[in-house]
Amino acid sequence: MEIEERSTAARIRDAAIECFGTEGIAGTTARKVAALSGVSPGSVINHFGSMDGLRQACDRHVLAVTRDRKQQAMAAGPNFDILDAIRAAGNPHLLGYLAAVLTDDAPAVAELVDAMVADAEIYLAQGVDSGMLKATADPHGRAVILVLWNLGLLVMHHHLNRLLGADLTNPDFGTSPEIANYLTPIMELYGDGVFTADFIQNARAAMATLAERPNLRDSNETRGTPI
Amino acid sequence: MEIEERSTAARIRDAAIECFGTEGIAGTTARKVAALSGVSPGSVINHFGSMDGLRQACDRHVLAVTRDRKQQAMAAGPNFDILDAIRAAGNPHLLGYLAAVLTDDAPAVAELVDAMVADAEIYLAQGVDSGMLKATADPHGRAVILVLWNLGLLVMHHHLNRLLGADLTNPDFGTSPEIANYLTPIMELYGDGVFTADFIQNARAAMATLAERPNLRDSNETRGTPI
DNA sequence: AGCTGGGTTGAACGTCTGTTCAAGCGAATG
DNA sequence: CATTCGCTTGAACAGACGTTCAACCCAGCT
Repeated sequence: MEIEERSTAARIRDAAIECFGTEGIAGTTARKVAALSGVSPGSVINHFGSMDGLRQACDRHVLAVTRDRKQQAMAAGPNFDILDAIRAAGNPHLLGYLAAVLTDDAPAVAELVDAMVADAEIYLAQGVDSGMLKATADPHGRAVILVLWNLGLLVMHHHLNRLLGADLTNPDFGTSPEIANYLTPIMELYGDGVFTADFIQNARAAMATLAERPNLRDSNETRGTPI
Repeated sequence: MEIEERSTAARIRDAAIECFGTEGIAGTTARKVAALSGVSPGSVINHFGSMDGLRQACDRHVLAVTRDRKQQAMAAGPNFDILDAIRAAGNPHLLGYLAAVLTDDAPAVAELVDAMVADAEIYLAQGVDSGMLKATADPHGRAVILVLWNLGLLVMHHHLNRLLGADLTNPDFGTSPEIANYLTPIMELYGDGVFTADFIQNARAAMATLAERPNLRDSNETRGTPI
């Protein structure tokens, strides 16, 4: 289903994206979306069949917009901000919507995340080639972790904002002064890591031991995931 | 309000934690909790006043359990797994509940996250002292990012499981073989970072320039947050 | 044995939900 | 001007929800 921009359906869809983002998925009702887009509740259902259909249309739209912007960004050279394409799309509510839907496992959301990871793998490989990034033993695993770390921060923007005073859902975040609170520790972690070389060596030895002698798994030295 | 363990109220509360985790916050109804705990819907409300009261009781319980376990873990020495205390509490549904509530900004959840960050700051400082961790210019910022990165992965465990085959909500995750898929890239990132020394130097120079000449903020070399 | 009182129940109430549908509207067409 | 047709409406529906409350049960006290 293709939605003509500037049509009533597009207005309803955009209002739904805003509503899903601000009121949450469950807090969004047909009547709220209707009021926000200036139509009747019946019209909302008439255009999208059901509230679930509306939700899926929103997912598809975010996916399409992201793909669209991503192509432009790709042509302009590697970009390391996975959210930049969405931020650049113009609609200030897309990030809020994404933060709201990223937690449940709707198919279109999974597709979007998978696409982000696939793109990140490409960008990261390019970064390695150009000497910007270190090489890795597990390019896929690294891409997954890096993408999910960043999407995770977006999902918990409430906590990030409270603790660091940085609001990722703010459309002007990229040019706000608060970005330093967020960027400084991240750049440090991305640049140097946290663990010292000594500790890493010990931990790798412990993991090798664990691999060949699994019965040691409950020993104190290997318990727990780091941090 | 203190809930005596093994009481009916405790059974209802535990059923609610399970239900909130599996069905989501909005998908949890008084009747479902009643059925799961083997009481009547009226009794659920009678014990907790309202569904919101039940939700708050769950939050308080998770906070109390975490604090309890954390003290024991603290006495046993520094522990770098922020979820370990919860995992060790025995209730296999606590992590699922946490993953469900971490996105909305309920006061008790904020308190729990703040406590985790405060603990992390202590552990990280101890790690620096013992030579396990590198020093940082911003201990608070680093603690926030590290905690939120990990909680973010928990929140998006669906995606992590699909992409890496590692389920953080599995109580036996710490001893499962799939933990390597998750631990390998994370250990690499924590150990070495991603950026090369060259790139970091350039980026720091760019940030310094940006600090003293803010009108350059939209220049291409400084656009976007990394990754 | 008789009484008391907290715990428990299940039916009932009002509200809000998604969804349906007959009626109405206005622009385009003949 | 008359007709048609697609979009829009708002009233109406059934279902699910949180919550209330009179009745009931039963352990523990007098």
